[in-house]
Amino acid sequence: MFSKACEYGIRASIYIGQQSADQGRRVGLRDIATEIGSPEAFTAKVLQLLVRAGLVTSVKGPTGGFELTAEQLRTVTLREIVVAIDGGEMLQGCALGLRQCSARQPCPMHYQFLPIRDQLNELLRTHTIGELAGKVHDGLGFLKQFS
Amino acid sequence: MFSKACEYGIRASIYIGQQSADQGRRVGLRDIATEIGSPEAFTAKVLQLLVRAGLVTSVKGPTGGFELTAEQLRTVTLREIVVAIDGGEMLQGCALGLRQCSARQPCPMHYQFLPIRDQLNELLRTHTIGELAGKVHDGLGFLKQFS
DNA sequence: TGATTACCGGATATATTTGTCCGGTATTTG
DNA sequence: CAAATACCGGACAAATATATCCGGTAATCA
Ligand code: FES
Ligand code: FES
Repeated sequence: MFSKACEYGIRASIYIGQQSADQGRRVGLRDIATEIGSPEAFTAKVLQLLVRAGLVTSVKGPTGGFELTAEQLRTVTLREIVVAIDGGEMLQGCALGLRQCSARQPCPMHYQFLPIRDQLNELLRTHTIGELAGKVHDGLGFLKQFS
Repeated sequence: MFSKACEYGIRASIYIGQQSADQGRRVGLRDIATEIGSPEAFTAKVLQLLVRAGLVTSVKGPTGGFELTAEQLRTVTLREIVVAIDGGEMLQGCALGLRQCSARQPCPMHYQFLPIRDQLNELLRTHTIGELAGKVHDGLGFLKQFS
């Protein structure tokens, strides 16, 4: 569904958000990678994308790390994360790969596929990182499996 | 959403199905690639997968080519095509990439994501190649854009 | 039977995604 | 200021997806 980069980006953002909301605490790269079960260096690349897009805040030096401001917790949506990493392709593209998804020359799946794609867009648009972080905080959601 | 291989596979199957239903006519690789706008050799690889999976029929030699039998037209679903090419990953996997999508240790998106994934599964499961080929035949769907 | 046709299958090439390494820079602390 | 910390950024490496090439094989037809 999403790329690995995007999966890591979302999980990392939620973890950072949870720690920021919970303790007002910054978290370092090593901590993040451990807690979400992702490769450290690759996760760094993804986070740099999000920082440059203004979706996550980073601070250098001792006591530094990543955090989400109160405003970021409240306003940053899943959609913004996905677009920053994977681009808008999957959120607008044709299911069968036609260059342009449109009712002008629709593929045979177009009218069946559209409502599903729209629901996915809606899902991403209406869920903030802060909201998802809350679920993790309440033990209703996990960012890693232990088994 | 789907891989390129899968997109080509679906479009090719529908085109083959349309020609089989319409004219009882076999179609060659070159014809297929031209009509759906895909790279010829790569499309061949994908079709070989589908033939081996029994979803498409091929005949060698002069007057040979690819076709869909009446039974294949009636029974082969999009889901079978997708599974044969991309595997079941996307149809069962976790949106955030957790190793196992399950209510035991769900990711924070699990309960919102599940109904959408289920609808996608249902869409693929309930549409046959013959049905989609009919739309193309009736000019209600296209497998390539001319612009 | 010989020649032609067209799918088959393996090897190879290219592009993209995923993952790693390492020195640079900004920041804190003593 | 000096040393330690931790993100930044570019180069590099590996894995996978996409795409091509070419000889082999089966089938048709004259
Ligand atoms: S044209 Fe294919 S999904 Fe819209
Ligand atoms: S656990 Fe993530 S979608 Fe089910």
